[in-house]
Formats: sequence, structure tokens, C-alpha cells
Amino acid sequence: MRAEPGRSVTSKVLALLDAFSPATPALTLSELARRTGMPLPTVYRRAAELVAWGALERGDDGRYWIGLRLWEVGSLAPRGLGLRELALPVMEDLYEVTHENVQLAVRQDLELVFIERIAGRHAVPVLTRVGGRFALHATGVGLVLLAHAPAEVQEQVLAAPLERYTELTITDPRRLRRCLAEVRRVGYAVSDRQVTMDALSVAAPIRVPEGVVAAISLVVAHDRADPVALAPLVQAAGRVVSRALNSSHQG
Amino acid sequence: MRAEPGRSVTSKVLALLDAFSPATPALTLSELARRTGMPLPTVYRRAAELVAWGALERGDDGRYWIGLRLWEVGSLAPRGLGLRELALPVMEDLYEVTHENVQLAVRQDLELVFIERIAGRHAVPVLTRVGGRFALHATGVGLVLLAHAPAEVQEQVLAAPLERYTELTITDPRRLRRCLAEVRRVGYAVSDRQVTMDALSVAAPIRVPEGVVAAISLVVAHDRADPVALAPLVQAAGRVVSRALNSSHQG
DNA sequence: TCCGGCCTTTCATTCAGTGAAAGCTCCGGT
DNA sequence: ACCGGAGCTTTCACTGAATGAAAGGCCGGA
Repeated sequence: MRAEPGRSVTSKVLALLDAFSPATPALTLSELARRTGMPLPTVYRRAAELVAWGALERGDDGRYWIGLRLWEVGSLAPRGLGLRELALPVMEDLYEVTHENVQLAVRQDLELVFIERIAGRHAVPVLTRVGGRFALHATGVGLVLLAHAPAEVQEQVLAAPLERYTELTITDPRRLRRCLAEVRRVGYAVSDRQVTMDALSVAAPIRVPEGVVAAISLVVAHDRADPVALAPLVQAAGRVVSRALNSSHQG
Repeated sequence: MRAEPGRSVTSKVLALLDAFSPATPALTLSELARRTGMPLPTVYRRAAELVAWGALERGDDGRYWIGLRLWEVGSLAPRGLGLRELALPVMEDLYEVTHENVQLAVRQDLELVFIERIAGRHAVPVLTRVGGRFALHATGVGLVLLAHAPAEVQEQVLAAPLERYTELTITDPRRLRRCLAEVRRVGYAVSDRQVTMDALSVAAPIRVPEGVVAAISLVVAHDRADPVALAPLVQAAGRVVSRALNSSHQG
């Protein structure tokens, strides 16, 4: 064959899945080929197998999208739906008490992924999406996850340029380092208008014996907020989820 | 090679994902090999690639589980999270009004898959799990989905033995056929103690121009229920979601 | 009618994948 | 300490699953 060497079949299959994103949830065959840089017949054959299994689905117009079978399998991820199931009752309690946005996130590599979100209709709008990613250095949940991440992860984040979202976003590595130390010391994180100028978030860690695996937060309008008053509430929620998580591990 | 012919690499990768289930969300290498019937070195190599990409994760004890990256990609499924996002506000309204269980499901092959569930703490317990499957012939959502499924799907379900869950489960194909006709006629389905002897569900279709793509239901204690009174509520909810779905399709 | 995307199939070629076997590591029993 | 066993990882010679150029459909617009 004229196959360009050095590429496994598995990596090609995974590259096909990688081509889909929140911005482009449906793609034609040609678009898939262009995005993955793979020859069209190759994409055609791999995609056909994925459709047969249900990892992709194909519309009458020929476009591919992520299939329900993949969603089903993905829902088995302990750090995804598993964590959500444990945390949801607590998140609902937080929502009942405050009627503000409640968020749950975990770290994946150098970013965070939102696992669940309860968005109050009358609460301040947030731009997060379940399954979506965000930088670690700006949000409340991000600061908690970063503060308790392995040193190597922290160094990588601190070494890269820190994207600025508002004039209050911390973009100085030295300041961020001090901020993370403070997060560890007090046991919660406050992000005051560091993502948008109208919102403030307070976040607390969710722990297993090995360390922090997730973070839970409240996002409120910055002018309606008293972080110090909210912190115990969020911390308590984090502890309840932690306990549920630890007791579910050792069944 | 001594490779047993007739098996694509892609199918092996997908078989690995298939090995995981709600009952067995974490597996050792040997377990994976046994479950898939594949030689251990083959499993080892494919699994290593899946771990590198994030489709699987591996614990310190060597066990594999579904990775967060796969959950992320799965969350792009239009029939999964996409549908959920549209339906959730309506489901919450239904919950606020009734404080009963609210369920959202789609059909996948000859079964249904639960996409979302709001379980009232004080409502009758339901045994469904988000991401879980169930037979089409017993639940309210199942009857709606089956009633509006392609004729070929209906025939397959009617031809197979219909599992009995309670003494009221419809297991006679002729009776089920009449029941489905009634569901189509009145525009909603009632499942009275057909899954458990304490619960009754009322379900309505969610439609796109091409047909019914999902169903929404209320599950209530059977002795507290008046199906005829609940039906308009659930039907209205179905219509609201349908409208949201149709307007999101055409941008 | 012809042209230009886009999708699908064919076919000769070959490298990624293979599995037996051997080596490794850890653990529990003696 | 030594042994046996179970589970994991690596090696190696071999080959069939995967490949991509090319050609053959199939629209829909000019």
C-alpha cells in the first residue's frame, strides 16, 4: 500500500471522534477527511464501521454525528456520570437554598471539564456547558482543581501564558502561585469577576484519600455576593459529596 | 501472523468499549481479554492506545474504566446531551408542578435508553438510570416510542417474547398491538403497574417532522394517580420540547 | 449537456497488527 | 528464603487488514 507509515488504525478511529466538537457536532465525509488529514476512502471505511456499531450516526444528508451508543458508553465514566449521580442531590440542595448557579467540574490534563451544572433561570448567566472545557486559572472550580493538582501540572499551567478574560483575571504567574497557596490554606477558592465582570464564584474541593478529584461551586452576581458567607455552604457541600464518594468506593 | 482472519482492528477497539457495563464499570486486563475473547497481548496494545487518548483510564491497581475524554465526546451526541439540554427546563417545570419523577428517553434499536431523569426525593422510587436501557413494551415512554417506531421495528419487538415484569405487563402481542394503536390515537401512553406494582407512568411523544424521536413521562404512585388528568400536562410538555427541537434544527 | 462536488468501490501493494512464547513482577504459602 | 501461580509486558517472525490512487457513480447548478 501507499500508506503513510507510523500511524495506527486505532489512532485514526480516535482522530475521527476528535473531529467533532461543540462548534461542529455534525460533519460530512469530506469535512471529516479534511479535519483529520486522512484520505477520503480511509475515512469512509472507518466511519462506516463506527456507524455500524453506533459510535457515529449518519443522517439522510450524509452527515455524521456522535451516536447514542457512544453516549451510553461514555455515561459509564466514573468521573462523568458516576460523579454526577453522587453529587446531584447535594447540588440540588445548594440550588434550593441559594437559587444560584451550581457547578461541578473535574480536571482533565491542563483544563477543567464541567460535569454538571444547575443554572437558575433568574441567576446570573454563565457560559459553561456540560461536557465543555475551560482554563484552570480563572474560575473558582479551576483554582481549586489547580491548587490541588500535581506539582508538574501546576508548573505547566504556570509556565504557559495565562489567558485574560477580564481586567481582574490573574495573569501573573507569581500572583497565581500565591493565590493557589491561599486556596490550599483556607480550603476554598474565590474567583471575583475573573471570567466575566458580572459574576463571582466560590468553590470547594471534593476529596478522596489520594487527593482532590473534583470541585463544586456557586456562581453568583458579584454585587449580590458575600464570598465569606457562601464559603462554608460550598465547603459543606464539598464534604458531603466527598463522603458519598469515599463510601461508594469501598462498597 | 497467526491472526484469526475476518476481524477488523476497529471492531476490536469497539469490542473493548462494549465490555464495560453499568454492572462492570471497571475491568482488569485479563477480564477484558476474557470478555472480548481476544488474546491478551492484543487487548494490552489496543487498551494502551485507548488510555493514551483518554477513551479509557487506568488505575494504580491496573484496572481499566471508561475515560472522561470518551464521556466528553459522548456528550456531543445530539440524541444524548443535546436533547437533554432542550428538554431539561420543561422537565423541571413538570417536576415543580407535580413533584413526581420525570423521565426522558429515546429508542435505540429494540430498546429504549434513558437520557435524563428527575427523581423526586419523596416520589415513588424508580429503577431507571441515566444511560441505562429498558424494554420498549412495558414503560410509558417505551410504549410511545414503540407506537411510533418504523413498522419493521414493531414487528421485531412483537415477534420476540415480551418479558413479564408484573402480572399487569402486556405480554400478548395482539393486546400490545391494540395498545399501540390506542397510543397513536390518543397521543399519549399509560403504563399502569406494568413495570412495578406501585408505579404508573404517563408518556407523550416528542416529534420532529420525520416522526417521533423521543418521549417524556411522569412516573407516579399508581394509587395517587389519575392518568387522564396527567395526560394533558405531559402532552403539553412533549409539545414544548418538540417545538424547541424543531426550531433548533433550522438555525 | 457538461461541469464540479461529493460519495462509493475496486485493486494491487504492504506495513500495522498479530499471537505464541518468554520474561517480568508481585503476592501468598511454606 | 524459596517456590508457584496469576497477571502483566515485551519480543519476534509472519501476514492479512488496511491502504490510497484511480475510476466509477450520483446529484444539482450553469
